[in-house]
Amino acid sequence: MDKYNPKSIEQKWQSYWEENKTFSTPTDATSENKYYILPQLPYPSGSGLHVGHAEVYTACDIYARYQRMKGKKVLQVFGLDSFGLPAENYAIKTNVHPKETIDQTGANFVEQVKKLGASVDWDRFVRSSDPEYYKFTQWFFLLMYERGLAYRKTQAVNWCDSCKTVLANAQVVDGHCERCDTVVVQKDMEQWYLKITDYAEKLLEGLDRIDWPEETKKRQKDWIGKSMGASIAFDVLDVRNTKSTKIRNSEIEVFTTRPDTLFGATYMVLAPEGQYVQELKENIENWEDVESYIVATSKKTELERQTEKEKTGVEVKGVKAVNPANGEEIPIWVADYVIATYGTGAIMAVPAHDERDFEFAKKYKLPIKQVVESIKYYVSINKEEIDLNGLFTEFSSDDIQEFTYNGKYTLEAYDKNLFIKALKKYSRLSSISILSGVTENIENWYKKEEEKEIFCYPNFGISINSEFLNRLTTQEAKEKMIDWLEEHNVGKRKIQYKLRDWSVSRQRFWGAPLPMVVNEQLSISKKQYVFIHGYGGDAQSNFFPWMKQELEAKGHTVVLLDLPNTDKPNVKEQADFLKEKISFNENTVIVAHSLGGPVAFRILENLGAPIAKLILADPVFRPEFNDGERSDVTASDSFVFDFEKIKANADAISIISDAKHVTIKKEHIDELSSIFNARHIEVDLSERHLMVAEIPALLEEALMTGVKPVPFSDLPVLLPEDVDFKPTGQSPLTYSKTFQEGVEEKYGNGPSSASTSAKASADEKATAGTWKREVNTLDTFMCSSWYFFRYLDPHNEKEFASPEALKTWMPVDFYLGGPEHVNGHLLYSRFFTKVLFDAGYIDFDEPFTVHRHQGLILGPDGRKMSKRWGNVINPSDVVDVYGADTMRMYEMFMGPLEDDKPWDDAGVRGVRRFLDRVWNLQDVLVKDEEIGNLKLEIGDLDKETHKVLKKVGDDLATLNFNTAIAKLMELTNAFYKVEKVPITNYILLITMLAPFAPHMAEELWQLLGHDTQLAFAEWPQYDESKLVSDTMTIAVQVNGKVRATIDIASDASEDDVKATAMADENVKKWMGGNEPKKVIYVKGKIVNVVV
RNA sequence: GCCGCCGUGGUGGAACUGGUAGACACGCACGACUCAAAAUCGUGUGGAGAAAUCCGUGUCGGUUCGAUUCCGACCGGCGGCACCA
Repeated sequence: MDKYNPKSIEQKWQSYWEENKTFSTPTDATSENKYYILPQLPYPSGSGLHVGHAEVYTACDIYARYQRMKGKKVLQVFGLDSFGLPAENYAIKTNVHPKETIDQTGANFVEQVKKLGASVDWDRFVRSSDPEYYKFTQWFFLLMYERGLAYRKTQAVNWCDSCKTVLANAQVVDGHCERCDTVVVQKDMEQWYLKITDYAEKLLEGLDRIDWPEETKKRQKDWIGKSMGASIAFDVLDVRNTKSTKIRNSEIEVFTTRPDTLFGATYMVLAPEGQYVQELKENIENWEDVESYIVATSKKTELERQTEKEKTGVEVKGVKAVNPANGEEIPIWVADYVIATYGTGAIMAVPAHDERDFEFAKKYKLPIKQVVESIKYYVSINKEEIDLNGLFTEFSSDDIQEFTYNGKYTLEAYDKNLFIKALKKYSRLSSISILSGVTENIENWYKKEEEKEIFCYPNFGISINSEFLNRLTTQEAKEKMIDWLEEHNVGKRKIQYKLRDWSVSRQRFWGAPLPMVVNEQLSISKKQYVFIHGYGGDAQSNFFPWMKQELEAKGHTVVLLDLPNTDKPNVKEQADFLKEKISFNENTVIVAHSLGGPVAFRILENLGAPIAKLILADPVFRPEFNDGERSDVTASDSFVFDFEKIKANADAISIISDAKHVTIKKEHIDELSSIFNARHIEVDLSERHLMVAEIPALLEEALMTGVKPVPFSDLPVLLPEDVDFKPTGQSPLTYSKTFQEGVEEKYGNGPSSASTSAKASADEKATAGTWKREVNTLDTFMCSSWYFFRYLDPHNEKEFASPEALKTWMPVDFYLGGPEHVNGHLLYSRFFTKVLFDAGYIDFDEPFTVHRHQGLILGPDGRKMSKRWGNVINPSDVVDVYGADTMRMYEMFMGPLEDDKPWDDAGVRGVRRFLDRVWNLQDVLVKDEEIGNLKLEIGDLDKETHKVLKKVGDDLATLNFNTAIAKLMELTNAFYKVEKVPITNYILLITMLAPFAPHMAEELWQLLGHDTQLAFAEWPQYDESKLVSDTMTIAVQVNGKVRATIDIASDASEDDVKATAMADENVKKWMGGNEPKKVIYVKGKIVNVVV
């Protein structure tokens, strides 16, 4: 027998696997027998694979190999997240093109993964920086855009001045850039966003249906940050003169989770950067003070605002707010403890019941009014079950009080320990549940009560000084107040989320180009908005007056006319009417509602030049239609349109179908009649979304002009080669000479320079009116949000993946990745999946059924591995010295997969020693027929083998690799205790070893004469009959302390066991001649004698 | 500050739904082999004690025949969020 030589064995099998494509994905997989194992997508860093990567690929591979042996059709693939900053930063330093860098580091990465013996289907390898891949990253962006989930907006963004790029909230760590640690500043910039906030509720709800670590789910929940409460409108008064007057159209809306405390709202605070301060500017007496405060605040970095604890603010003089509950006039302040981006950027301050408000009120001597009284502990109980004699003499009535609440006899106390003491002493009930940490769940309280337990309900409040809310619990008061607000039209129930929209544009080179063309001139120029109302409507109906006001406030012109014959509409007549009155030009945006849709189409059918945009709001496209109240109204028109002309005459066409969602379907506009079945959208007719006055999504859509998507047929928008990487804050693509070539011919000329607004600079004028490619690139998180779909069908040029592949393989059965991605990648992937689901591409809406995190592997010194500490372990070095099988097994043996654990070189040697021992057992193998008089020992070995087989199988299924390996070591040790080892047992050992140490196991398998692949051998079934033994060992306790163990027949009766136990000398001794009071027997485990 | 997780030998870690705490491995000690060392193999190894035995799962208390496991308070470590109204 040769010595165990991992190097040659591993090389041999790795080439064999590669040449024979051993692990190519089975073609006979079905949605029932498939198993999709997904290791996280790595960025191929220049320093190569680190031990953490190795942990992920090894764990996934072990699991994949195990599932294969269990008969599953396994999909295990590898790819690279190859777009991103490091390669670009390296390019800036060395002028090596990122593509070259990635080719090299990526190849190195793949090489290293192969050396670990990963059983991956390499034909499905993908890189996110390849055009074939990012074509679909761009497609996903277009999908988002089509569905009204992508928009462009100028707002303050997180800016890293070192990376010269915008960062998503998830990329900001402690106010610093995640990558380079520079302090993040806020900067106003025009950026593209994805409306992930629209999916807040769905993202929250789906968490209940997936098997993920609880804390991960919780972190996502917290990040989404759902709060339920109310929005409340406060009137604003101008009090500069002695007679206060209500400022017209000026209400301040606040969000609160505690509407029950409205009576305690004694002042109001506005965020310095919020909208309200600017709106009130005219009425503010001390504008100079206020303004200087605003300026001072804006100069602070995010970090400063976080660290400064002391609250500051300035009173806004000349205006007062009116508390709608009691009509009190309360002062208005500006303070930076209120943030502009959450809620409405304004709060009602209730200093008595909010710590921050309290602190602020104390500092500025503002009134504090208590409106909630805290009741510490309540118990509601049947009076008969408690013997009250003595209760009120032993405890003072200040400590414990009795009263009737909701018809129940109730005790109330402010001190919990005292309360429990009293309950115990005077209660006749044996069990007392004290529920803690639960607040305001009064239903629960009642429920428990019915179960006749004494139930203690801690810590809830009762409203006081609040008129109609008095004596109500907080929960009840909240409800009642919301009802009251809605009744009086001053507020309504509202759900607020912390989650913000995801900014996806980056001013960097090495990413997928954003597949849009933009016309900056058109986007900033003032527009002429033409509103077209529907059947039976007029200029005052629906959302029109509101939207007119909003648009005019922004300096646009709005044309809003009453159409002729609105009760007996003739589409052509109305279209001609409008064409005669209005000059439609490249700055026109048409917003058409209902039957206005066909009217707009008739207008567009013959125009000389295209308009900027057409927005169809819940359009109707058939002669006879039903609006829910009046039926079978006939609009006289053929409803046959020249769609080609219409499309040519509008640079963008959007359809908004309900109050929230905009669908942009210029490409598919001719499907309109079938899509909508020519009726109003099938919303619940009691809730006609588009009839409401305010539709923020519609306004947003109307304001977004000068952008249009690159059609799918033109994808991919290729990243140009001729760029300068120098970070200037401008996108590097700006400097490419080739990037904009042919764009104008393809996507058209915009408005002529005649319509150029006065604001445009000379530079802008020079390029005014042209459509250009968007020069920003997409956040790399967009690439990694869908890669698990691409693996299913990586060479498909038409679709991101075929429906058949999706149906067969998704969702992912097991996903392993780091906890650092919880509120980034993992959330985004779920978002993408849900959008695909809503768009009808897939029939599931959660991508990863089971998800786990690997723990961090620390350096031998217990610190995080880092060049700085010089404690970095390179997995390739370990593989070179000890072999991949040792590396794999050691990493799995270190501890639980999800725990952080330090590296230990001696531990690696221990694992190698184990493998050597397994290998060396070849010398003592004996064929079954030669066992002879070794029988007895072999019998025990056989039992041991099957016990281990069961345990290892269980552990593999539950990912407890460390204990599985421990068992394999135990079995090997057992083999060393006997003279000869039967081949059958040895084969079972190496079969169990196959997922962990595949090279060695495969080699031994072959050496033992097999001509099949162990990798595809069936996972052996343990022999149930060998698990039972004739005798069992029972521990015997006397008064809870182990005094003896007895061996007894496994089928002994309880009485036999007890008798034998008590007959034991030592047990007798400890019983001291006393009669047992009680003898407890737990079957097969323990006897406890109580004396 | 709020929320979550965790605390077991010299070390990494075992212990199923409360049932013989410390599996397995490292380290250490002793022994075998060797001229010697390494490697390998064997024995021992939670602490105290000569032993019987006692004490031991962060600390204190509780529930239980019995607690690493359940409950309460506290201490310590790690992670998340951070003026989110």
